[in-house]
Amino acid sequence: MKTDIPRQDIPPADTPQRLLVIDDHPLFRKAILQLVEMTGDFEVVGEASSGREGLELAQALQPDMILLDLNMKEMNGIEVLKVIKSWGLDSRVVMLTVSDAAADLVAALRAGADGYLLKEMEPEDLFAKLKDAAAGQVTLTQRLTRLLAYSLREDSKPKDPEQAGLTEQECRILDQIALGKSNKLIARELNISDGTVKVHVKHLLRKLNLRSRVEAAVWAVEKKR
Amino acid sequence: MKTDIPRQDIPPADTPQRLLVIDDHPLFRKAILQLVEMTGDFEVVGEASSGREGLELAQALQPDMILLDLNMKEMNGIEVLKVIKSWGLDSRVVMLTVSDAAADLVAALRAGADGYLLKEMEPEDLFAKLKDAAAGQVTLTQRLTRLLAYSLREDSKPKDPEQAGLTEQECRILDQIALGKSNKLIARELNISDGTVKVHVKHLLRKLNLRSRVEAAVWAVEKKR
DNA sequence: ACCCAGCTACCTATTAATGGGTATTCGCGG
DNA sequence: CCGCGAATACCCATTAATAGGTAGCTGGGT
Repeated sequence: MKTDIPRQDIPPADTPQRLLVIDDHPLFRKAILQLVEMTGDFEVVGEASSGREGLELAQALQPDMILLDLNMKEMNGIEVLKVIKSWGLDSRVVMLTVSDAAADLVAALRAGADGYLLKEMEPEDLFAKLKDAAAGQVTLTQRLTRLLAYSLREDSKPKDPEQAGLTEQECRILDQIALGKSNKLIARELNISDGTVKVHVKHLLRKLNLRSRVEAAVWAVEKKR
Repeated sequence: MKTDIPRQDIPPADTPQRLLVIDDHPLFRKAILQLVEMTGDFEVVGEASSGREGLELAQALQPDMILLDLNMKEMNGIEVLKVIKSWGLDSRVVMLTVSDAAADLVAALRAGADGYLLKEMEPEDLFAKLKDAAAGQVTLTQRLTRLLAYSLREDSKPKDPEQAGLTEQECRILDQIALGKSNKLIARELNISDGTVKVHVKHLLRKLNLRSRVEAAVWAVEKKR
């Protein structure tokens, strides 16, 4: 995990911030462009309509700041963020999205986002936050901060099976789910009724903070590397 | 993964094997009956002339072995086999068919068939194979075994998305499944209706030879290492 | 002796997922 | 121009899965 402290070494910018906008909605890019270039604080040096294109431009332009849409077809914003951060540029990346899902927020911050703003924000607020980000601060709205705190407190991301307090049987059933099996097949495998399997699945989903057996399967498969 | 060894725990039957014959050809049923009841090894406890009737009898009689014709009107033998296997009976099911198509053989074995024999076999061979099956062995003829090996080499287990002929959209949806998402979430993500997502899921499951989104998720996650 | 956690099984209700079908639109190649 | 595959969006029916409840039974601690 990255342990960077917030960058406060960046002065309030006497030269305009060179900005790259990555979003698959042309209209939104235009709106940002107009909003942001009103004052002399920002200069949009590039626009990309996809993650792939965005990555190319980011590398070519080395902008001071990147506005990145989370929800894009083909390539997820988080993936783009990870790639950019893996390059070690010192572009600041601000996620700009419609999603206020705690999971998305947490994922973005874990991946190294320097800000996470919602498209539904008032333009003035949005612009103010962008300037904060330009000044090197990590920017979140009040509401998102609350969401984040809650999410961290509730422990959003699953822990290890034992760490999560899974019982032996629940572990066995999780293993079976990670093999792609249905409740009926698991029941047969473990010599219990499928009703009982359902109970265990319900319990382990709750313990692991997951919402479906598919999530459980994905998590279990990825966990075991 | 289950590591069952072939059932050899079933003794060569001191009592006759209770047999159910499901085939829509009356003549063939009669032939089987005569062939099989000559010795004391088998007792035909039921005959069915359709899949539906076969299912009823299978449930009612819980026979030791079921001879199942693959090519039947109305209800395909594979379907019948799947239903029977989904019940978790421990009846052994031997497919008995004229089809030596690799696809049928593979489908039958994937669906849990305990044997796959051809009607064109010599009666003595057929009878011998049935006794093998009764003893808990999975029975295939030499030729079918070769066919199977070839078939497995050629396809059977899922290939790469492109290799399997997945379309772009199907690939995107598979990716989403591999993130643990539901059809509704995927629909929102890709800006299509959830009905459409279902169609794509159905198609990609078929193309990849998988039986549920959970299997698809597991496979996709493991594939990408 | 009692309580509690875990496992088992069943109940009801609702939603998600699967599998089949039809149909429309679009672009591509014969 | 026609056919075809892909994508879209519905229809239908059935099964699987989720979510809540009750409840018996067991084995270990207190």
